[in-house]
Amino acid sequence: MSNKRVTIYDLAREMGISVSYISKALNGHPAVSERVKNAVRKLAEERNYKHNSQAVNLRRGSARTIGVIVPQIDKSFFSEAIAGIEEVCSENGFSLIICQSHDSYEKECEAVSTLIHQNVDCVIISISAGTHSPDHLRNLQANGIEVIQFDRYIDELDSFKVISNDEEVSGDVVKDFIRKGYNRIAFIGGPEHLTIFRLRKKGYLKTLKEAGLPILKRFVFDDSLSKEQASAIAANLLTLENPPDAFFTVSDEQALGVLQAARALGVRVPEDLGIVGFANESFTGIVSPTLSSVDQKSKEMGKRAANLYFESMTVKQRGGPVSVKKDIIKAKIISRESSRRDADKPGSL
Amino acid sequence: MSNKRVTIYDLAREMGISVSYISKALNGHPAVSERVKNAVRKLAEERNYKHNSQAVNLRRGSARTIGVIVPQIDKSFFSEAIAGIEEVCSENGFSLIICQSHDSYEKECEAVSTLIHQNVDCVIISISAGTHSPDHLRNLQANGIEVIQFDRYIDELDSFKVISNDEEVSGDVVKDFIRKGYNRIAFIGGPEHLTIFRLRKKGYLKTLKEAGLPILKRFVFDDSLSKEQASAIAANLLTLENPPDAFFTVSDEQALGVLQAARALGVRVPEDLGIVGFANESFTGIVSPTLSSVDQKSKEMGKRAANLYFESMTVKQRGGPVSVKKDIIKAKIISRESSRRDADKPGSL
DNA sequence: TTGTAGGCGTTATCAG
DNA sequence: CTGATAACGCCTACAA
Repeated sequence: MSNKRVTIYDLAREMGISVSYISKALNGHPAVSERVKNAVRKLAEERNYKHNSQAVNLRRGSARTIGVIVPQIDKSFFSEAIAGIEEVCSENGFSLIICQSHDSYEKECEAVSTLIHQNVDCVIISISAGTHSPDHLRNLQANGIEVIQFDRYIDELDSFKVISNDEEVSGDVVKDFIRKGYNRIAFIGGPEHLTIFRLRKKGYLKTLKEAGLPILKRFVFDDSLSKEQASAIAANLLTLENPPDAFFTVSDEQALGVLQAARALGVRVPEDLGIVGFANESFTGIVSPTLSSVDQKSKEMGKRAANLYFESMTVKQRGGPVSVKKDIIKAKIISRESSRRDADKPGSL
Repeated sequence: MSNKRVTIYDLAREMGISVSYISKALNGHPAVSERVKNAVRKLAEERNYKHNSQAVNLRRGSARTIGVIVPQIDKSFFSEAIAGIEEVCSENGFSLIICQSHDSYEKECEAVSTLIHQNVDCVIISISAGTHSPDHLRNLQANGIEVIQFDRYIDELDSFKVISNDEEVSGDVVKDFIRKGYNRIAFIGGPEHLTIFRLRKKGYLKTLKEAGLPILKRFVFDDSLSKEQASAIAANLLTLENPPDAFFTVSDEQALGVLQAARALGVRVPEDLGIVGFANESFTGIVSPTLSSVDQKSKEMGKRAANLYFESMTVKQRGGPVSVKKDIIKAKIISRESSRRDADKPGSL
């Protein structure tokens, strides 16, 4: 039953040649004749030989593996990013270890530990909402592991970063609202210690100011990432005497929360209330009304992040200097029903 | 910069004691005095020592790891199941390697190969739609790796199985439809080579028959798992002279496809058309109308699957016989708006 | 209580 | 072409 694993020793014994020769044959070493190679491969196949990655990696000193840490894998933004990373990795013969932080700092640290133990060569991470300090990431770097941040990042950490033009596109959202006649625009943000949420808020505030619209403090909320929080905030604001006529949220979950609150109160979307979220999650296209959102090109972000690693490897091997930098991927507003007021044409901006 | 990894040799050299003693201290071996243990641990912490899992696993002959293969991680059914597996694994000090088959047989085989190479102790799998034969899974078993199937399984493979009472609950769905006055019930199924889809269809057919309702061949479709296929089928049937008044689908994606087709044709749901899907995906609760679905208790399925492994390990260690068996978890209809016709009370069945 | 030696499976190096 | 040997980092008999 529980057959012992077949090793190259077994093959060597059976063929009456040495282990090292078997190894070379299996790896296509040029110093081995085709005849022997074929014979060895045939036997390996027959005996169902599988190399032991543990041993290979130990020997090589690298696992040829990239670790990925994201808050949740069941959000399409992240699963698409992972798909992008996976694609580039497999092209380069690397594997992936996927970890979830569930937006908890402790879980994120655990994941970091696991990945160090697993001897990964690189960690691609989107920071959890509960993470305030980058020390655990410095720990990775101290172990010679390349760190690449995407989307949610900590600016002060010296690492590659793949991000959206958050401030700019947030401004675009506000401008789009204004153009459509919305002018009492509320904002529901995320934790301020993460740069992207600061930038999205900055873009919102700046654009309101430039447009000469008043900034109402009671319309601006931070650190309310959950659907429930957003829903509560919306329910609250919508029952004010002078309620907002639009919500810009930094995530689609929040946008959904706002939509549900509006529904519950009988507020019509988009006629009485415009809503735009962030990330272009797959559910935004199937709720009714469909939700407008900022598409961050998640898959491309993932691909870019992984490529950054392989490119920097090549440069390093050549001894060239690696300039740490931010890679900005332009996001784009996907205009759907929830912000389609007035003469706005169907389709995107 | 790229500091070499710290090993127990480094610690040993620095403290002037032997490697094996360091190892014992780090692992809390009883033969080491508390004083030494503390000193070693302190230094390990200071020097940022991290054990190398590759080496440990190679030595131990097991990676203490479970591999998981599912079609897609961004479906809540699977991500919840994974959450359940993760929970049980971490309780037992095991790690997880997650692979996606994207419903392709080739990708599934690749994943199997990777997991063998990684020396996993067990593979928990939900079979891809493209998989017709269990030979690759036999390969796992031949390498001494326990195989546990859940949800989508191949019956002929001798392994643990954690599954729903598919036939029974499918019958319940049909009965529920009938009770509410729907009696021209169409069925959109999956590939017949996967047992669960056969069983769901069987439950549907059997119950129709028992209820004395005619079985209309043009209302029954196999192997149409995608949203698009389901949508096309629904659009087709709904424009017949005598269209169906209900759809039972074996997935929620299909149910969504039907809903969208109905919307496009102006068919009212649930008044003119009832819809019930399968898996209780998270989006079923946020579309309008909300979609009724069969809740398979995905997280519990995951936990049960993982527990099965650890329990069988314990039994095997005691030398006891392991009786291979199916573990059935009762699914439950979650009745939402899409099937709420007549005097049906809100809430579940 | 402490240390020595061997081996987990693989591959690179060097010698025939 | 072919093979012996050391080493990757760690742990465990066994010895002292």
